[in-house]
Amino acid sequence: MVQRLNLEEIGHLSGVSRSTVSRVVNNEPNVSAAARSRVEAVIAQTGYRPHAAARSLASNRTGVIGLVIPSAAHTLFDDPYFGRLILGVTAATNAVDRTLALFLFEQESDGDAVIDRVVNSGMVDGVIVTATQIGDPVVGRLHDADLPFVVCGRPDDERSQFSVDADNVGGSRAVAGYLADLGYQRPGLIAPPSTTSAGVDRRSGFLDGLCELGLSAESRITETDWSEESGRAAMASLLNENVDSVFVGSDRLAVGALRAIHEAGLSCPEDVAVVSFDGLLPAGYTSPRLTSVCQPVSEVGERAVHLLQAVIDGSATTPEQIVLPTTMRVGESCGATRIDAGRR
Amino acid sequence: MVQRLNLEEIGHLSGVSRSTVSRVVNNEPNVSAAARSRVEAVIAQTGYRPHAAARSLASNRTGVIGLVIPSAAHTLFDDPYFGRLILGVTAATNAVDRTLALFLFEQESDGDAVIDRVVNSGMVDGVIVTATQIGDPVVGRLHDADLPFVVCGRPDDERSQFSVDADNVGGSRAVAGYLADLGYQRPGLIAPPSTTSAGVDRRSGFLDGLCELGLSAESRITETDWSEESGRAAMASLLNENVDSVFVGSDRLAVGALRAIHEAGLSCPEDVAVVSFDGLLPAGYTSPRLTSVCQPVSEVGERAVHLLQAVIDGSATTPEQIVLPTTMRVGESCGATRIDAGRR
DNA sequence: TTGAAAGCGCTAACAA
DNA sequence: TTGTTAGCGCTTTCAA
Repeated sequence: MVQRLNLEEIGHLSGVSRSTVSRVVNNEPNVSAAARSRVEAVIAQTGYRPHAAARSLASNRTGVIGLVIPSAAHTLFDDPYFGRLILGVTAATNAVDRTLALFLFEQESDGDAVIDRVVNSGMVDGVIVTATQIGDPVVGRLHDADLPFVVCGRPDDERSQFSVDADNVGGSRAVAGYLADLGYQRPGLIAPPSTTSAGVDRRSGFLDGLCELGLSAESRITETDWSEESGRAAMASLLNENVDSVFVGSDRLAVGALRAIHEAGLSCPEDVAVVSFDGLLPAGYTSPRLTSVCQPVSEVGERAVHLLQAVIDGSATTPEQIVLPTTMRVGESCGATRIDAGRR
Repeated sequence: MVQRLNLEEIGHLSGVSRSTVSRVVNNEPNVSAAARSRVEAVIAQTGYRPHAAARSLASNRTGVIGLVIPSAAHTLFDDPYFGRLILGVTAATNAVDRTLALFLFEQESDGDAVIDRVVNSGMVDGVIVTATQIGDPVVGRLHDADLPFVVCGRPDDERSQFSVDADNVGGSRAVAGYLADLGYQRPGLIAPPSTTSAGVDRRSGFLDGLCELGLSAESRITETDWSEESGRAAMASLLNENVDSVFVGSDRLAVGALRAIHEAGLSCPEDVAVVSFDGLLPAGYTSPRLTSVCQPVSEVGERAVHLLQAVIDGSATTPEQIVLPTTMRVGESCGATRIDAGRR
């Protein structure tokens, strides 16, 4: 290894004390321009970098942000959601020169050990946790540990938790209006699990929207898990209910739903219109292309990092819920040739 | 926060010195059974955890393993490969109670800053780097930094680098034999980028295999990037060359290739047989289901962690290339009803 | 088998 | 504006 230098030695090389070098490194004021530039020159020459462990031992800050994804590892990369989230989070951590520690686990038991490591070793300054399950015990443990954290999703307790989420309710409500405008009379709903806040919000947003318009989905509601196969099965059963349109609560579910329509010898949108939630599939991935409520997943990740950073350095003190707007992207699956696709 | 205790205090509570507690925590011998059990009891009661930063400052080990994925962030989660790799790596790091730091970047410029952080801050004990591009400068920088690292993929320099990879050559050679056995005469090849070791190996394995059998792909070779759209375009052009079968160098490319066959009004496998490489798509994802060379991606990740750990603690000293066998999984896309699908 | 003590590289008072 | 100094919590000699 190239010889590690330390503050003392940099100080020596630039004719100042260790403290002054520390001040320069940390961009503190109260350093003369002359000293600063000499030190900076030496640092540039030597490629000096502060030792992370020493720094965090002394300052009690690590520069590391944790991303905790519980109980989702298996489904993790079948659904594009988590990948995008990670992308957003890494973009933001890179931008602020922080390091990302990734904590994934499937088993509840693994989770305990991992959370132990996260919480009690002082390894991270704070964590972002994806709360897929309502009432996830992991969130509770973070809360008890008094470690700064931000929830991605709708928080269980709005009075005590910081969070960033897409507007699942609003985006789904918009779908109701949209289908109504297109003249559909027998809308159906394929709803993601009501054990998740996204599932609950997408369902309630859509149903409330229908209700406000004097419509309803009545018996045309099926709840599923997140898999494509579930989407297929759900659509197959809805077809028996004579739906003319269906709001499908996620892209993956919609891929399955389209398949079911196909397999029934029907076609989309002629026989059944489909609108999905997510908007994460590559264009042209399905045929017909999906009309979707697009959620800004990587932006959720970025905002979560910034919010967490604010919590860590104390500039955010009162719990805050950030809800990011969704966009409607119109494909052919809904039976509209064209419509204003602006932000809702 | 629940009051952080330190070694001294644990020692006090159990009536021994800080040193003895340290020995217990680190599972060192030379501690009397009595002392050990008293200390362990106190630790269990208090939920004591060593402070990570202090520990690494003193011992020069961090317990953190880095996973570096360069220049791939944009494509990252469109291709299931990286997700699976991350899954394997996290499973293994969890199992050995290590923490994973994830370094993703797109821009070469970002990369420099990130690698700087990885290399010079003493934040990680070692890193796993996915070497997609042959001659990636990131690998060079790791090498120069004298930081323990393991390459996922075929290393540029076998004499100096540890690596774990799937048997791209062997798996692809097997495809040649397989197609020949099924009686195909005009095989084509859709080859991933020859700027990547996987691209090079899959191409050469397949072509060598054909050659050994007295066959060739002649002008029926198209090189692509990794996108579905490229696969579609490549297949469209190969159809003009009157191929009767095509080895497609990745699942995603194959999805595009199947679409091209469809769009040309032809069918698979009747008009053109397809065999792909990867085997990462969910069953039933394509129709017909793909016959694929399956690579054990998450196992690659796990092995990489174990190998890296060996490098870090000095038990692995001479560079070692681990090549994991692939498996052939037979679907309908190759025109075989059934064949022995055992390990090659 | 145990304890005392030095020191890892840094930050953060405090004094100058 | 600068330097001095005292730790941060741990590991690791060394001596007992």
